[in-house]
Amino acid sequence: MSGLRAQKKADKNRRILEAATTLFRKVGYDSARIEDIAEMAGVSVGTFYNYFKNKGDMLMATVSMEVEEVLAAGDAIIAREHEDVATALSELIGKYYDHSLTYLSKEMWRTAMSLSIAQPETPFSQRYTALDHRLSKQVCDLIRALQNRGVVRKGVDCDATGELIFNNVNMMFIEFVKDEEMDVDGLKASVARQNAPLALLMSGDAA
Amino acid sequence: MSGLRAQKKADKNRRILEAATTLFRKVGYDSARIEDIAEMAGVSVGTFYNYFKNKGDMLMATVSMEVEEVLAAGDAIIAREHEDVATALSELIGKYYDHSLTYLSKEMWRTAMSLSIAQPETPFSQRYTALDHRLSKQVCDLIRALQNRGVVRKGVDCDATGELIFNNVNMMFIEFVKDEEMDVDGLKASVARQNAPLALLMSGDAA
DNA sequence: CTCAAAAAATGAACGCGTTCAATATTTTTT
DNA sequence: AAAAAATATTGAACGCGTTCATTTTTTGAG
Repeated sequence: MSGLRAQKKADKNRRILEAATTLFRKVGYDSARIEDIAEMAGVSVGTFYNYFKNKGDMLMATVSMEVEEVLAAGDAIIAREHEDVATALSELIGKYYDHSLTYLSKEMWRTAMSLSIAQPETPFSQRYTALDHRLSKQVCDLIRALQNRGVVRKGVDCDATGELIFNNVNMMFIEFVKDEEMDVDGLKASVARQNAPLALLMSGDAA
Repeated sequence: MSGLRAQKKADKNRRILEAATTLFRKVGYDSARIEDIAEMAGVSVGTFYNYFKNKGDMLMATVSMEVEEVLAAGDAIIAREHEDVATALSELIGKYYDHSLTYLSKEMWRTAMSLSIAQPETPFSQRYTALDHRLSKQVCDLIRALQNRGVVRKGVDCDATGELIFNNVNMMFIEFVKDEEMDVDGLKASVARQNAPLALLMSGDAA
């Protein structure tokens, strides 16, 4: 008979999460006040804090969902064959960028990144950083796969180049979310240009 | 006789700035309350806001000083001759990193970066971004200089590779300031490893 | 020197995220 | 079913950055 409590708990959790995401979408993260979220969910402010450690933690659920999905899509891309390095990179990176605004707005990304830098010791930041590392590793994996298939020259340090490329991808994404004018296509074009020389130089034989 | 007002103004400006940097160093940025800064400077809270737009703006003076100095040092490095690409990059990047904690603590850097991402439309963020771009351009300039001297292979897109390398430098610096354990030497070693393959591939002839 | 206008200083008040002691509800024990 | 223990809810209060109406100081004209 302890069902009642668990039932109510799950229900409130869902209602709060729903209210928060709705409000974040409608008025943006900063303007969505805890008081408003609590009211929309039909609970008090105090109760909100029983369910979530703080406002920022509400973002992590969303960020996490976003990145998990893109990681899965990335694995599928790595499994396929690729003509050349530049194309393979564009495909993987393009998937990252295309997917990025599915659940999160630029403002929400900015908030998440900002929090993760400002308070590195928090669980929020640590989870965010872990997701970043998995993405970085995925780029390394792609390059290693290309090397095994002879698309990338032997002797090239896959992890070193993978990290280099991913850090550029990530930094450019920061520029992207900082600039409301910039669109995904412009972002992809810039990164492709930045990758081009390295992609060419690390290609096996040809060129 | 309007000297008195200007005199007092300059004096207060200096006193507030001094108090702020002293407190930032002593207790950290977050724990340094405006009230404390004002009190230490011998003015009221309201007066603080007459002299500085907000707390974050106090950081920009420091960040700016930091980056201006490192840019000047960077120009001197570019002017010199270099054996090979990897060494030249290590020297410039090493200078960036070595200098980075002269005026700012890791916590202050985190705050500055965090602010610049969270509120891109503010003057603070825009000034920060402009400094970043000048650093990026300097790395491009180094590579172009190396190309003109025959150290870098002809045909390599200097701006593309420069941006790629700088964005990695910058992203790794974020990792560095997020991790209180990490030291400058470890940071330099990681970046050198990440740069190595590209540096080798873009080298003229030899290898 | 006087006084009105301009400039600067002030601190109480506000907004919002977060905390916590008091209260209410559910579960367990008897 | 009543009492005790465990758990959850609540909203007033707090901290701190920021604002703004009011007061004080400085200035230059008469």
